[in-house]
Amino acid sequence: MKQKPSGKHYRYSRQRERILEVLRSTESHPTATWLYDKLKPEFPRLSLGTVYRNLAILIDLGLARKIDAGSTFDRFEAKTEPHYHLICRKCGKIFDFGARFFPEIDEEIRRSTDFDIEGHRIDFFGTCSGCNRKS
Amino acid sequence: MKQKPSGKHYRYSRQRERILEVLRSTESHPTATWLYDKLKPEFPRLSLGTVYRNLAILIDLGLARKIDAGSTFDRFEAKTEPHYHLICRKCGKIFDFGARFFPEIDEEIRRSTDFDIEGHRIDFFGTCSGCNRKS
DNA sequence: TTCTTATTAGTAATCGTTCCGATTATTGCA
DNA sequence: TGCAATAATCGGAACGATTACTAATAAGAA
Repeated sequence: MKQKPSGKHYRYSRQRERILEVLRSTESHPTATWLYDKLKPEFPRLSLGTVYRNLAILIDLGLARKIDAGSTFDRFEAKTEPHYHLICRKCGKIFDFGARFFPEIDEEIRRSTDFDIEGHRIDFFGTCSGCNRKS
Repeated sequence: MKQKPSGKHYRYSRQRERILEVLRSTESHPTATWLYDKLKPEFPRLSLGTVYRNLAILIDLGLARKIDAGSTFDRFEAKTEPHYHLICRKCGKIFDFGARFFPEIDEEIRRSTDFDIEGHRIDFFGTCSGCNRKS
């Protein structure tokens, strides 16, 4: 497992390795509880605190990210390439969109503010194809 | 006070009127507690639940919006014109940016997905001028 | 004014997340 | 390979923001 960003060194842990693997294996942008449920059969004594602590470590290592999509709970993803999110207003599902990225809008904003812009995030809102089919 | 969006009708309340006025009078994207503290002297028996309930009503009426900026708590704003947010990574302050808006990116995304896009939100991350001056 | 019912105040409950102390596991070194 | 140091885990308690509930109050229609 790669070590870096904060400079901090972490010991290996089987739980953390598996949390990252499971997070990488899904497109569902899961919650901590979902990961916990998924791994509980494999680690019968797993604790929710362990999941949260390791997600924080993975984020610190630059291997995961926290997503806030207007819910009361946090969701996570292990996809680190730049991409946007499509958020369905009906079912709440989040879909990745990586086909296009607009670095030029940072430049556009820089011109009219003294705010030192490092990057941006875009969320698109609407209805997913699954929900559209139903109605 | 305007009544509409959900079709639901609401009675007048002095607390709600003042919550909206205070929310409109600030650029700070405040929390429910901040509004509560601000109005407590005026309504000594004000309850935090009242603030939350009225914010929900104002959102339903289309007069306010909830912002999620990665914090553990919700922040609110009464500015309804389309605009983006500049979020300072050092102090956490949120600044409005309304000078430019990019409706064309919705169109751009529509071309490559069957997701039915209604709109988008952009948050820019970086360092505000105040924090920059300090370092 | 009177009656109906939405809104409030006050407080308890909920829920996601974080923190803490005791135990277990990893890693550097003899 | 075994030992010591200490990071990570487990389990549960604590925390903090938000929501829910009930009795009292107040808007507003008749």
